[in-house]
Amino acid sequence: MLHLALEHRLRDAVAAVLPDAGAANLLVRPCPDPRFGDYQTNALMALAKERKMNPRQLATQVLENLDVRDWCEKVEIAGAGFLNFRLKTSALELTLAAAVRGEHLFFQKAAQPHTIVIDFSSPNVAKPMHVGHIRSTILGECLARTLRLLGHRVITDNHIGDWGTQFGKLLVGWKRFLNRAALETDAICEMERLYKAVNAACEADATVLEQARQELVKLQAGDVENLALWREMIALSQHQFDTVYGRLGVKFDFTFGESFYNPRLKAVVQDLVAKGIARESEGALVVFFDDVPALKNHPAIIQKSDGAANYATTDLATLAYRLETWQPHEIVYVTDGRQQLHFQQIFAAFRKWQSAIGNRQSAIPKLAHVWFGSILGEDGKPFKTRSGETVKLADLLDEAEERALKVVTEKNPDLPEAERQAIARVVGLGAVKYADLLPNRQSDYVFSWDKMLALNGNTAPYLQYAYTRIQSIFRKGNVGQASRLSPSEGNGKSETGATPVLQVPEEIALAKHLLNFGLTLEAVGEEYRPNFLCNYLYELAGHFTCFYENCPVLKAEEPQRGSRLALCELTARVLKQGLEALGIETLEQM
RNA sequence: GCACCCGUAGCUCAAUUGGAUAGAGCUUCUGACUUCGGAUCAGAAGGUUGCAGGUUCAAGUCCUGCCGGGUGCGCCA
Repeated sequence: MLHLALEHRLRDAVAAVLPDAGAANLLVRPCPDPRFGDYQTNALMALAKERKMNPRQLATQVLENLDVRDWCEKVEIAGAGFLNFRLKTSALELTLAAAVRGEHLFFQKAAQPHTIVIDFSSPNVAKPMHVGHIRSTILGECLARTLRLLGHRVITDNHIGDWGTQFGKLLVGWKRFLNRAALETDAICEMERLYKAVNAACEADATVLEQARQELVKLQAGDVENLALWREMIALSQHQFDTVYGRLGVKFDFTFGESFYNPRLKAVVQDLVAKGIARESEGALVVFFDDVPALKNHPAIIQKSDGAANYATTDLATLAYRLETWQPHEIVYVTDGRQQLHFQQIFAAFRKWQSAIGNRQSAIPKLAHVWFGSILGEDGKPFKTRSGETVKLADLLDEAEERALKVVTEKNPDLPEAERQAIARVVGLGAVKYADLLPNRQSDYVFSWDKMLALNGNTAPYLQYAYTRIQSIFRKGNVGQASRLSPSEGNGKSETGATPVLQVPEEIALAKHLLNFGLTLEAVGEEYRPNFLCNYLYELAGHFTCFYENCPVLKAEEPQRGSRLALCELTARVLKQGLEALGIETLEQM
C-alpha cells in the first residue's frame, strides 16, 4: 500500500536528478530481510549502470531530492546503491486506521482498468471432466477473481470442445448402441461407453468407420436429426459441467464452444490468403513464419488438404471475435504446457494478420499463454487411478470431501454430522484448490492427499484454521458482527473500531505484512501466478499466530484490547478476501 | 535430429524488473504457563542451487558447452 506512495516520490526524486530517465523500472519492493528495512529499491543501480554513473553517488543525489518524511524514518543508502526505507509506526497506524474506517483493504483498484478475456477449463462434450481439467479451471478462476478484485473488467469464456471428428463416432454409437436407461442415470458415462464401443467396432470393421465419416458429413451439412442429437449431447454435457463448476464455485460469463465459430472459419481462411499470410503447400493452406526464428520450422496449417478447417483456424477466428466483440487489452489462455508451440503459432499468425489489416499496434491485445505443468502420481508418472484410468474430477472432489470428513470427525467428534459435512466440504475442496495453486504453475507437481489435507504446513486447512481462531476470539469476547468493522462505521464506538496503536514487535510485524496485500495481488495479476498469494497468506497466518501467541487480546486492558481486536479483524478480512481470490471459502469454526 | 521446459536440504516445493547471509513445510531431535481453539508455537539439524566455463558491483535467475529428466515437432485438439 505505502510502497506505491514511496514509488511515486522516488520517481519525482529521480526525475529531478535525471529528467530523461524512464520511470517504468523505478520499483519499490519489500526488503528480503527486515534488518535492511521495510522496503527497498535497487533500481538506482541499474539506472547508474545504464548511464555509466557511480551508483552510490546517484543514490546520494536522488536521496537529496527524496521526501518521504511522512511515512519513513531516515532513508539509508546501503551496499552498492540500495535505498532502504523503514516505515514510521505512526504511518503504519494511520494506514491501519484508514482500513478500520473501511477506506481500503490494503490494495487499490487499478488506476486504468483493463478489459481482460480469460479462456480456461475447456472440457470436451460427451467426456467426463478429469484431473486434466482441474489446473486450468482452478488457475483460471483464481486469475479471474484476482483481476476483478483489482478493478479490471474480466470476461471469462469457456471454449468447450463441442465440435470435431469424434461426433461421427458418437452419432453412430447413439443410433446403434444407446441404452436409454443408462443415459438417464449417467449420461456422460453412457456417452463415453458409446464412444469406446464404436471405436472398438471401427477397428474390427472398416465399414463402421465409414459410417462414422458419413454421420459426421451429415452433421456438418446440417442434417436435422444429427444436429438434434448433437445438441442433446451438448446439453447433457453442459449439465455435467454445471454440476462440477457449481461444486468448485466457478462461473463463466460465456460458453462459446468451438462450434460457435464454424460460420466464421471460411472468411478467416479467405482473408488470411487474400492478405498473403497463408499460402498453399502440399494441398493445405499454411502460414509460414520465416521472420520468427523459433517458428521458422514450424508452420501452422489453417486449412487441411481436404478443405476442412482445424483447431488453428478456430483459434484464430476466436481471437478475431473476441477482439471485435470486447476490444480487450489482454487475452489470457490457461492451458497445459504442451500447447506452447500451438499458441506461439496462433499468436504470431494473429499479429501478422492484424498488422496486415492495418490495426494499430495499440489496438492489438496482449496475448498471454498461461501454461502449467502436469499432475503426477506419487510414482512420478501422470496421475492415474490404481487401475490405470484417468481420475474423474467428480470422483476426486468426492474423495477430498470424504477424507476431510474423516479428519473433521477425528478432531471434532461432538459436532452434529450435518455440520461436520458442511465443514468437510469447505476444507476438502479448499485443500484440493490450494494444492493446485501453491506450486509454481510451470512445474509438475505430485498429487498427495496426505499433504494437501495436512493441518499444518502451507495448506488450505492451516489458513482456514487461522481464520476460525480469529472468529473464535470474537465469539469469546462477545464481539458480534454488528459491532465489528463495516465500511460505514468505524467511528471508534465499537470495540474493534478502535484505532490500532502498535506497541510490540509482533503487532508491528503483522501490520507491516498486512500492508503488502495489494503488492501481492498485483504480482498475481501481472505474472499470472497465484502461488504468490498463497505464500503471502501463509506468511500472514504465520505473523498472526506469532502475534496470537505473544499478545493477549481479550485479556488486555483498554485501549490495547480494542486496538488488538482491530488488528485481528483486519487480519481476518485480508485472509478471507485473499482466500476468496483463490476461490477458497472460509469457516466460522472447524 | 530440432525446439521448449525442468534439475535447489533426505522428501515435496519457494525464492517478486538479476539484488544483500538461498527460504518454507514434511521427516528427525529438544522444548512450551489446564491454552483468547494444542488442528498451535519456539528452537536445533539439514545446501558447492546437476557439472564446467563466461558476463556483472551483484547470478538459483542471463550467455555458452556438457550430463540427466519431461514435453512437443504440417493436415488430432
